[in-house]
Amino acid sequence: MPMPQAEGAEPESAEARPSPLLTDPELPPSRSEDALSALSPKGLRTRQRLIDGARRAFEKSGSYADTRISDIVEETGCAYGTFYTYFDTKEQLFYELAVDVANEMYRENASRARAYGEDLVARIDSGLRQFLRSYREHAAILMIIDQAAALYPDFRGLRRRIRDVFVERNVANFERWSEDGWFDPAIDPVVAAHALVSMIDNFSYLWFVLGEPFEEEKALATLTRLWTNALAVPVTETVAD
Amino acid sequence: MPMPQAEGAEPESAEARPSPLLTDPELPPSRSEDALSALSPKGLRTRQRLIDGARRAFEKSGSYADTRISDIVEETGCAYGTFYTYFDTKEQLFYELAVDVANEMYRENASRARAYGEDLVARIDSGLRQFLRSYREHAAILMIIDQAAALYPDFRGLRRRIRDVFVERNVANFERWSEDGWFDPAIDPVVAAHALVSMIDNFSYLWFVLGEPFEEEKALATLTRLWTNALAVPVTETVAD
Amino acid sequence: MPMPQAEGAEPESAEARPSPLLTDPELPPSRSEDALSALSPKGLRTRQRLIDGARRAFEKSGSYADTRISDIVEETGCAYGTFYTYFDTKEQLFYELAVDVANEMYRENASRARAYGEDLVARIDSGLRQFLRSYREHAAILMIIDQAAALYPDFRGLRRRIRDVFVERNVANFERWSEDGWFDPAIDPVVAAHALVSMIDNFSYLWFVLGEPFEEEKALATLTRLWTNALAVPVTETVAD
Amino acid sequence: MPMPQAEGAEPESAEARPSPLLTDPELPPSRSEDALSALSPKGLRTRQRLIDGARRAFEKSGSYADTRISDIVEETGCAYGTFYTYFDTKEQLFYELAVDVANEMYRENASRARAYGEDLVARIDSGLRQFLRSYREHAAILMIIDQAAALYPDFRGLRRRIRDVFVERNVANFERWSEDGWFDPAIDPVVAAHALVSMIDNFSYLWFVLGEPFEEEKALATLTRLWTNALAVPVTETVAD
DNA sequence: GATGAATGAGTCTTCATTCAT
DNA sequence: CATGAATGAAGACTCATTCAT
Repeated sequence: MPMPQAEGAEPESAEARPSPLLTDPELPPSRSEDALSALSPKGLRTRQRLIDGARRAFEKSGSYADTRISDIVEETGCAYGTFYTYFDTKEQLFYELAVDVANEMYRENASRARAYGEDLVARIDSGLRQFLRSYREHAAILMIIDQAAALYPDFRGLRRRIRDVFVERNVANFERWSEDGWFDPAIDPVVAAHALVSMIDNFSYLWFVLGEPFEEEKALATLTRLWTNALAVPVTETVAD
Repeated sequence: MPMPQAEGAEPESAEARPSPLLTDPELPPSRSEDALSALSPKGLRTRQRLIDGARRAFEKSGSYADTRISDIVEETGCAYGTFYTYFDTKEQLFYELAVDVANEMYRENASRARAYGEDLVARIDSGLRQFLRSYREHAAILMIIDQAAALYPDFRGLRRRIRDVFVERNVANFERWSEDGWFDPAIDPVVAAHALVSMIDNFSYLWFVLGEPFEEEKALATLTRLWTNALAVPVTETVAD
Repeated sequence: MPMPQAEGAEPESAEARPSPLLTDPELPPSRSEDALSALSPKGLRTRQRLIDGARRAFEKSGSYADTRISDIVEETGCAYGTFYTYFDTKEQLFYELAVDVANEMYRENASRARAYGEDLVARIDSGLRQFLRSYREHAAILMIIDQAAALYPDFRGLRRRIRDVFVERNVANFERWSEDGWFDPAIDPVVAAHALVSMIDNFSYLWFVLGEPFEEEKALATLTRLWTNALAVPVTETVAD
Repeated sequence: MPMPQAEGAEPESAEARPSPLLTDPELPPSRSEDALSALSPKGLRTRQRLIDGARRAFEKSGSYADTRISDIVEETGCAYGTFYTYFDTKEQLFYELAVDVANEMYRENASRARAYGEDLVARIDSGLRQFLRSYREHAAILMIIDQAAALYPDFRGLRRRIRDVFVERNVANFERWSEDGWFDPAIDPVVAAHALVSMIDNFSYLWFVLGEPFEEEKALATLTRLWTNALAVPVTETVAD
């Protein structure tokens, strides 16, 4: 599952360049760009309606296996056969949907302009806040991506790559800090990035999927504190990017 | 998924008293003790063979949904109908299996003799080591418990209760430290316990299920450091229980 | 089971108005007209082929319980899944088949042109003849309707309603005769109608299903005589409708 | 289904001689007398307990097919295997039960002493009353015998033989009356006996199984009247056996 | 004799996918 | 392109009957 970055140093806007997730050459069942551009505008629209209908259908049922093609076409309002005009299998459709969701989370967590002058703690706090908001929004689909990851090896790659977007940002930051001598030398930046992403990711799962009740502000404050403590971030310091 | 405790002050051995997981009266689909004791010794043995066979079958297929009753009975070496002599559904059998696994992890992480005089960091380190060992051992089934939790709301309760065993130990420790004034007052003990359990739990998932490669000692050292940093544990101090 | 009427004064032809059996709003498991009209012509054709195939399959096996879905689709010449495109259960299909048969018998026994000027005895005789012919024709299915009625309370209502079509005609006649003073006052018209319908119905069962051998003309003559005697019909009288 | 006799001239008590139903050499799956007498007293008792338990189980479920061996042994309070110590198949057990019920009805309708001096109408009335009482008592099992008759040809023979007991008594009476010149020569005694038995049999079915509501005294009076009218019994006459 | 665990053939039912119109 | 009827492989579940103890 996707993950927060302590600092989202993203000079280019996410919209400006094609998302790395969708176009990754490793992703196997996704339609090639060629095949997509061969579709008429109407065809493209129908295709998108199917993806949107599928998202609603998956969210309703809460289960990859229990969402039938018939649920999807019913939700979309098109005929049974239309599904197979645009997708070869349920897996393929879900893959595209998952990539869409991954990109949405990516954008939600990356594209906002940072207020310069914020101190590191404030940024970490705002990054966590955004990630949790994002997770809550997409919890239903994220859960299903996890199901699919368990079911199909293909989805495990996607699952890891979704995480990695968030992990890598943190790794980049940690390494920069490391070079600057701010970073606890007993901590490996890559392991730490993974572990902290795990913390927030799984905490969100607990909160938004399993339904463990938490008080929002108390949870946020504690998570921020754990994160900054863990990294031994110099709390009083203000950083300019 | 289950989780490490920073300090497992368990005066009674876990073996001495029945695990609280199995006997929780809230667990819904589990056979009542009465129904179990109505079975003959041979019946009990066959029943256990089915649970064991199911575990192997689930581990082989790696998927809750894709493990068929026929796989289970084949692995067990009994007839199709025998399954239905002891269980009504795959869910019911799996529930018992999950409870078994939870109890095993509980014991593995509770029963080890503590070296008195160890300092806190050493204990946290050893707790994490044990948990990761335990997780690796049971990774295949833990993954499937997660799938089942995603699929069936009934299993979400079990999933949370498995975690809670580990969470509660940490909460108890944190609150004790808190009273003793060692604990960062900006950290809520319950949220922190959940968050740190999430960190290790999900990191284990990443490592042992998704297969992200980590170097063992580097990972362990970093996790311990993150954990102790996060809680602002007074590193140099040595604690006598 | 359906039954003869001593006198079927039916001014409108049975074909002119829809049979009351099919459209009875009380009939529970029957497809609503809406659902039917939602089907394409091809769909309706397949649906009817299934009903017809089911009739042959039921007639062959002679047993409701022993006629498998697979027998029905084999007889119909379609795939297993096609059955479930149109019906949820064997009961639902059978219900429609039973209603069809009931309507056929209704028509066979209602639509024949009455010879005006025939005397009452001749009419009773011709009514019985027609009913027995009809019963013999449908004996196999009628037997299975009885089985289904024994098996499922839902079918008992249908069973009674099929009878009632015949019973009610007789009740109407009996009450008219009663008003005219021709009728034995010791006889209750409703009980009598039911009893005489029972006589012919069950006699037909004995003859055509259980295979008790009877000589046709002797049986007919006796049944007519029993019927007219029972009601103390004034034999010599001629009635004009 | 069994049937009333207008007059039960049975000089010997039914208990005095073995019932003709049980010992009929045509009945195929019934245990031979030898096999029965080879059983110990305890064995015989267990066997009878199974038959009684089966009767309760069949009456509860109301269906031959839906009454499982497990229901029968549960109702009986014995082990699964015990059933097969005494019976080869469910069919065989039910056959014995059916024969038992048939004999009970036979006795209930035959063994009562007739009040001499009663007139014919009073006797017919009392015969019908007794039959309806009897049918009501055994309605549940009679219905299931019908189901079995539809399912297994073996049971059709039994079904007809049960009827025949009642039919034959009537035939005997009718022929006697015929010889005495009291009988309508247009009526065939055999057909008439079958038809009237059908009338009462099926009327009982309608009343007690399908649940058509009738007022007891009105129904009785009408049935008696139909029966006597049908045969043109000389109402005022008093007969001495 | 009694017991009840074990057996597995027989059916029902679902649903992803194909294909004729 | 769109349609939706047809397909049939896959899997769950039942229950009469057998058999070792």
